[in-house]
Amino acid sequence: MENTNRRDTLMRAAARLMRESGYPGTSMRDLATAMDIEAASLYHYVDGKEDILKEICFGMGRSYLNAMAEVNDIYFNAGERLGMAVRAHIRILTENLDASHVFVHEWRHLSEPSLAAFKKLRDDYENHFRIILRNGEEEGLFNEVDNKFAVLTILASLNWVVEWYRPNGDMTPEQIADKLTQFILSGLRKDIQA
Amino acid sequence: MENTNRRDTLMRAAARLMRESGYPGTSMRDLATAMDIEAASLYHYVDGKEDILKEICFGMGRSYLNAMAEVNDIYFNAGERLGMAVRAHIRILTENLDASHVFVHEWRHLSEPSLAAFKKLRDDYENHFRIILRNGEEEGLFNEVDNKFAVLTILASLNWVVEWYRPNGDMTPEQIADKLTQFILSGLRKDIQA
DNA sequence: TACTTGCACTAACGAATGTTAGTTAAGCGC
DNA sequence: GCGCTTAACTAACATTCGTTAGTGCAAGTA
Repeated sequence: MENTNRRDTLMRAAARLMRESGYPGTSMRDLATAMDIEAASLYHYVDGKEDILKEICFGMGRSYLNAMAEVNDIYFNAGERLGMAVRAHIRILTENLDASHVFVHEWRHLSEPSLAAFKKLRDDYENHFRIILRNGEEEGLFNEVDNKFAVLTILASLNWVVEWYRPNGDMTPEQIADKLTQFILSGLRKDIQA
Repeated sequence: MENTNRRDTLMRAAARLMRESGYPGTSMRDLATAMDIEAASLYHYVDGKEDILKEICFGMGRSYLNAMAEVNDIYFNAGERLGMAVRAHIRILTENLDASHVFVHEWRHLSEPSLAAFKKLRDDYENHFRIILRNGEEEGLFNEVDNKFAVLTILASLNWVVEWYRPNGDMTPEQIADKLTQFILSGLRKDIQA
């Protein structure tokens, strides 16, 4: 663990800085200072500034999509699949908090054609959630809702976790995932019959 | 409406640019170009770049808080108050989409002491939602939930609307507010008895 | 020993940044 | 017509930006 790849350290430092100050607000010299080297030396590891952004955004995108593929492999009913997708999302997000923040907020600074490719990747991911909701309707588990709207709202509550989660806070990622699942499935209103 | 204040036009242009490129990614020359004047001429209207950010963030903050005060003036039960708060939030957000985006995402580029003041303002606003939820529990309308967590999740779904709402899209602000309220109160799970 | 590779350096490039100083021209009340 | 205000201008400032070119040195390999 001590012999971590220096390039990885660079990427993690970049993610942290870009999370704090945004992509345009993070200079190569800031990153160099964090790595304790000169700005020019960064180019030994990366092609340029946007190269870093691309790697973070697409790397995280792949992580989220891979996790979703695993969820789909295990064939449960839609309610369980939704819960598993939420749990996987929150796990990846909390394990890569800085990079996820960049993934959620800084991708818009990508230039074409990366920008279009990234949007497609995001759409793919959202689509998996839509499919789960549709399956849930077909199975009679979920209300018939506007799927597009519902997915946006679900992902909103998931992604917003990057704004407030702190590793040493009073909720574990698992607890967060459970509460979110409960919130998404049941809402606030009291079940009178219960 | 034709004789709009030139300073207001500047603020709207700034909000639009900062929404598109972020605060650090928006230069005074970009803004000047949008206004069709020279960069130096901007200083006739504002003290500096951060002055613009402050005005947008605190201006929107006041709008949201004022609306909440009106909601609290009219004394209904917690369920109705929550619905009204959601409706007011979505109305302000969709009427000031660019500025709301800046309010939600770019405030972190404020420097002290404005930054601390802004956080306090945000906390105040969130607190109003917490109070509504607590009232709802006391009235036996809502489940007993982790209020802090619930408010974060509710505001997540409200604020995320800045990411996807388009004025000419297929949902009106009122429809969005209604669906969000329904989602927050009832969730996805089918009520078997209904 | 000689050659190569990895990882850092110094120096500098042209462009862009936020901002200031001073100026100009038009419009308006007296 | 005179003085003041408004709204723009030109020119420039010091600094920072992303990036490139070329160099040095230590470790590993032939």
